[in-house]
Amino acid sequence: MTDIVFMGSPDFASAALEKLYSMDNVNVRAVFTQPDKPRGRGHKLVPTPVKTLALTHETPVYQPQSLKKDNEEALAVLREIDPDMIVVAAYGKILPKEVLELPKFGCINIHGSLLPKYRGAAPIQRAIFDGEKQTGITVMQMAEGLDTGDMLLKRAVDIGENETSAELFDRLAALGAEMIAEVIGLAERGELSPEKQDDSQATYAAMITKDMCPIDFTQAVFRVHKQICALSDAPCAVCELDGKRLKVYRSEIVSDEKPNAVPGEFVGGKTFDVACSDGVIRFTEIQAEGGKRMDDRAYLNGKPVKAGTVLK
RNA sequence: CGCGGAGUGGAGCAGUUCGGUAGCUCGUCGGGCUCAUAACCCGAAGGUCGUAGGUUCAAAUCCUGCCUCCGCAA
Repeated sequence: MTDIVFMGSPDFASAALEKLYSMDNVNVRAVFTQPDKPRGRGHKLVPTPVKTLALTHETPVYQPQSLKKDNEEALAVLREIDPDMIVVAAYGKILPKEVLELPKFGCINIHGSLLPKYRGAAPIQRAIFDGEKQTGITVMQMAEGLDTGDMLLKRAVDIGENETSAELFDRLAALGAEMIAEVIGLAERGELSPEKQDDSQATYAAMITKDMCPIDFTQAVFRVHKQICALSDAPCAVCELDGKRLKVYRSEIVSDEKPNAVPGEFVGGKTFDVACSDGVIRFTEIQAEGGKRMDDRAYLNGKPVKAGTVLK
């Protein structure tokens, strides 16, 4: 039986936690997650998906502001539990050296990229944004640097032509869950084989910010398309139609020949086709201000866009 | 009490200002045309207008409460 403390916050992490709960040889002793934050309309305090899941399994939940040295309480809790392994997935907080060295098997992280590429906060979105054809999951031994630890298990997946971050997140979360289970098995049998990262090949996946959201139709159609895929579901690529915000969740490239239209011009009819600098993109899932998310045909049935309208 | 938008046949919308016959683009079903179609033509079904009250001869429309959904901001 392996005693585990789990640290994570979003859905990506709860997939792994779910897996841990299903394993007979694992005992989830405690869960650490981000403090509840005011979110949504009306400043409601919302728990993380990981906390919600942990509570249904009646696991003790801890939500410290920081795990740094000044928080002796969290450290005391960990020493008391004395876990064999700490599993970390998208926790969003830095683990101090004392924590990293505490468990017998160390702190194991599930990271959404093929390390050493895309170290950092937003590896999945960045891989799509950059137009990568492949990415994956690396399960690694955590070290003090940012995603610099030794790799324990690495698997690749292909990125679909029109695949969104939300879809890739789901696939990688499931893969990560399988892989962490495998690594726990390896650790129990003493068969871990850590592999050093080649630091010279490292790249960084910076956080996604809202200034990446507006679409620039003067760009290449491929770039626009990958921007839309990368930012979906959140924060979501946006443009402006008749002075109103239009979110774009999904798209396809319908032509890579330079269109006879200015960038941003609506060239569709029953489909939402828009000209870019060197091609035409089709918005296949959109959402207007105050409206629901829907496919382009449904939107155009209710609110046809005049030919020649230019989006920004 | 953070700001704002919206609930109308299966989908998306108009109609609400200034109360008076339920409308549009689709979809569905039936028929026709075509080698063929997310094409075109003809026909049909399908709605207690979110909900509970109020005002009125008359409410989708005006007033009040409630429920639900969504955008922004955090």
